[in-house]
Amino acid sequence: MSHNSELTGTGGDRRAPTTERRRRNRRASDNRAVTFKLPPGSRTLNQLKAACSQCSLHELCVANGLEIGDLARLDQLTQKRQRVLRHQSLYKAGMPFHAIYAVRAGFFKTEGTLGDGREQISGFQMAGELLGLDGIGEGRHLCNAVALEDSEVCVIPFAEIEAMARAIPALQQSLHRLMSRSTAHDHKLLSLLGNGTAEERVATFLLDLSHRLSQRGYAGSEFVLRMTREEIGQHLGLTLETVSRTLSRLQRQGAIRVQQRLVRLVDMDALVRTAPG
Amino acid sequence: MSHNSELTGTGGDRRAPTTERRRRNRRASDNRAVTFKLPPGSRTLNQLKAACSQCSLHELCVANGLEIGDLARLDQLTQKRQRVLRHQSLYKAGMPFHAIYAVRAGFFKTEGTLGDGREQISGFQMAGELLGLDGIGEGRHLCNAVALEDSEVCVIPFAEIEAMARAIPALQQSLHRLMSRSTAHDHKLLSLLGNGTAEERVATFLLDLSHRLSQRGYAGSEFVLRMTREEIGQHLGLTLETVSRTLSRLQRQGAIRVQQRLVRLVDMDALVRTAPG
DNA sequence: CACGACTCTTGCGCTAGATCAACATAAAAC
DNA sequence: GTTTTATGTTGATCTAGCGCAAGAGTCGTG
Repeated sequence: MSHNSELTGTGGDRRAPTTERRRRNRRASDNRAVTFKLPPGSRTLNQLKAACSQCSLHELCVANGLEIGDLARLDQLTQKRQRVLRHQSLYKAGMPFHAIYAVRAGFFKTEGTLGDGREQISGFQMAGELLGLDGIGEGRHLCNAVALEDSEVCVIPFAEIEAMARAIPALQQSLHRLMSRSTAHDHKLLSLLGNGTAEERVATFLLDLSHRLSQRGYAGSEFVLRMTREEIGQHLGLTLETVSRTLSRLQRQGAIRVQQRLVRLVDMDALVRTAPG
Repeated sequence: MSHNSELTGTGGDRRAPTTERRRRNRRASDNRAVTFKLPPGSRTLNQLKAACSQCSLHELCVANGLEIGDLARLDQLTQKRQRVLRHQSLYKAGMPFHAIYAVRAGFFKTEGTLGDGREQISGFQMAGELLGLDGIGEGRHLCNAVALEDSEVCVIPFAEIEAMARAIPALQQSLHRLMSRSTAHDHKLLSLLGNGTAEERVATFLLDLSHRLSQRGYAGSEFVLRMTREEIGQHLGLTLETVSRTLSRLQRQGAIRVQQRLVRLVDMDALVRTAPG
């Protein structure tokens, strides 16, 4: 079993991408994701019905802690799914905010642009994590959410989940907990960028990924990075060269084993000792 | 009129601190803030009654956008005030989370400690801003909130404001907006720490302070820093020496005028040009 | 299979900021 | 007032990480 979250076995819709599709992926413009319209009775539609109550992620998701009856109500909200192909944007900075998104499968990055070329990746989101919370405040998205691999999200219209949260205290609390945790995570990252050496940043990053993968039932000690060295750098405030050098150094020290995107955490304790906090 | 938010003229409770009190301020332990018990009918008690509906900050606070009737209900929640003297903690990392706090007067920093000596200041909070949101997720506070000057907060029991948010959609939305904005602010800071030079960081910091002070009706072009160079450094991921040098450099460039804690933004445009984004 | 486009690694010199240190200033304590 | 302690400035040196460049994999594509 692999940690791979590729959307295999999700039904007849899956097929080798056409040449034309691939080309569109490549282009920076015209990469807005499309909501799939599905014929009733199709195999995929049936899958859509596998909503929160059936979702294997629901312990990690907004649905966390809800009772059966409430789950059923939430299901009605989260029927809508959206596929986002690799390198496509789920949303972009400036677009009006209507919904938040729960990653069902795949992997995203959320990147903010800094006017000039420089970009900061505020985070990577994997299955069970929320996207789009930063759009609530201004009513429009403030960053781009880009899929790092073919992915699928639940579309959760924000006004509606707010309404439901008013009726279901457990949902309200779950929502607040998720928002707060995301803040806490940001603060840890802030601390890392403010104080940490390259080695500490990379070690912490690997441990964080490992931890989140474990929570989701994947191997925490061996996984494939879904992002490039450059993206890791944009996240950690380092250049891609420094990321590469640091990974090599950690390998030389015997803490990890790297081979391109594949990472094995050999000496977890050494990593933990390297990471601050 | 000065930007100074010192609690002058807030009633009979105000007096020169005794020697003993000062000593207690100094000690790192035993600096937990105390809720003042006030005799009924006292001048200060009357002031307590000036809740959200009367508060000059209510446009900036959780009360933002509420109708008269709802404001009255919110008032009942926010009766409780808490004084926090300079260098005291409103809460500390690890303490159980029960309430969020709205700064009524004064100035706070929220600092996370990194095990070893290193500390990161995730933000500075001024009147009208919220404190404690990061505690929701785990049910305990994750950082220390320390007053940089004698301050006062509204204590807002979180369970109760959640309950009220369920009844009052406008309050719910206001709360969500505030949480989201705080996330957005964190992401901007992240980007700054990840990509910015010392000059960009300091310039952005000054502009941010200026902007927030203006919103509150204070002069945005001349103000007194409530924090030390070291604290600015801990916030921006710089050493205190670099902060000092950078301020001097910005002064030499004619962008600002610094004299200890007093800062005047002379050439706003130059500052904006210096700041990224 | 071979081509081209990414992606990653590694070496080398450079620079922004850290570190160390000395001193200045200001406010608090006595 | 004087002393003490906290805070801020500036200089001199050092270094972690940056920027540039060259080369090696790796993968998608025809």
